[in-house]
Amino acid sequence: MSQRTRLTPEQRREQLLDLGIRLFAHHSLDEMSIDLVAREAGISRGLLYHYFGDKTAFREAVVRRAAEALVAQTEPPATGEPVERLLHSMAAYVDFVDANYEGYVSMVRGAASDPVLREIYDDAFGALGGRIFEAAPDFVPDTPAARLVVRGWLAMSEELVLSWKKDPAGLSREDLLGLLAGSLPMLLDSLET
Amino acid sequence: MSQRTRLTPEQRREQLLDLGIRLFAHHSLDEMSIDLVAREAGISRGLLYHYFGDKTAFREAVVRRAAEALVAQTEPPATGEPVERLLHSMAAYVDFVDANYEGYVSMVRGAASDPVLREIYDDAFGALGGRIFEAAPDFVPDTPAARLVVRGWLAMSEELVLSWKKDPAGLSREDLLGLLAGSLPMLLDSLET
DNA sequence: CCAGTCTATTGACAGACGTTCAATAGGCAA
DNA sequence: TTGCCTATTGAACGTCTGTCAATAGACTGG
Repeated sequence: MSQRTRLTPEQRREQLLDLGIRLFAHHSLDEMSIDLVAREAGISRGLLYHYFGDKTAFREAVVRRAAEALVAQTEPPATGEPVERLLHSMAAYVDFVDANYEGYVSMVRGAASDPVLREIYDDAFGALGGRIFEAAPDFVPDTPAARLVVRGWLAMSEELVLSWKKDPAGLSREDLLGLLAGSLPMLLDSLET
Repeated sequence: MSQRTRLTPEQRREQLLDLGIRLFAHHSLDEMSIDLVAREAGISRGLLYHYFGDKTAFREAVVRRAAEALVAQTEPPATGEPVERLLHSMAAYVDFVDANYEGYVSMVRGAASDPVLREIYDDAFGALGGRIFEAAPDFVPDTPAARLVVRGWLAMSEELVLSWKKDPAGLSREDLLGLLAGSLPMLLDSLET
């Protein structure tokens, strides 16, 4: 049972992080105990501590990797109309959640409990929101109030996509995208009055 | 140290639930261990198990009580214009979060992790959303799509209020309320097109 | 082919927390 | 005061996190 396999630190780290991401699909963060991960990876508990320090650090590394994947995959195209680029980015977001539903839910749920995970999650969404201001500096004034509204809009978008995934409520993917992309300008407009 | 005080089951239950609510203000759900609650209440761990079965059941009881308080305090007035009543209810919500900020955050964060807590939280927000349809049956058609939008709007409202509480971003309480109450009709309108 | 060295990896151990249950003691009735 | 009912306790067990000295793969120079 204890057939030792010796890998380079890089390989081992990769293996464990990949495993963590995969376990996200079927286990919540709380269920992802050191015991489970070690057993699943075929290594001793001690090795996980050797590489990541403690349980929360391992979680952080896994969540950070998932968050980076989200940000990377929702990168809007470099050219095009602002509205068009926003629509593209939102479509990528919807597809990301659609493809990684269970894992995404685990990330969101887990991020809520731990402050450090929360920060990683916030940074990721901050990056998503920040693009809005970079992409359309003429239309969207970069004020604290606008930042606040974008934050709220992102929270709504997440809730809508997750709820839509569970029950589409008669809305097509395009309906949903139109709703998401259309609501942001409306919200920002209502701020000016 | 172990001066036993014998209470009636009702008194003891009340005491422990009240304590749980109070501990919410300074401890996350994870930090609220059986040990901590028992120590704080001046009782043995066993007694908590006697009354609530296990840790999750105690959490559920505390969160349920907090959720009930939220629903009760945001009850809209029975009479008045629909928009007026919505505004009243939202004002009560903002004030509730404002007054119980730490506890509210603990509830939201905790609800994310545990499925049962999630359900309690969802039911509470379902009740909040349900009022929208009861209050204005003429304006708001009760369709699955509209329910979905209200859900998203509630998520945005929560995020906006919590973020606003941390940093008002130059918005007054009235600005915020206007933004919240104004955005719902806009969102529902954009659904019809 | 063979030491010798480096370090990836392990297993045993301590502490914290959740949970169970038989024993204990507070208060009411007779 | 006596005796019963039951609210309450504390010890005991299992699981999980975290620590650390001991172990064993794999590469090096001879």
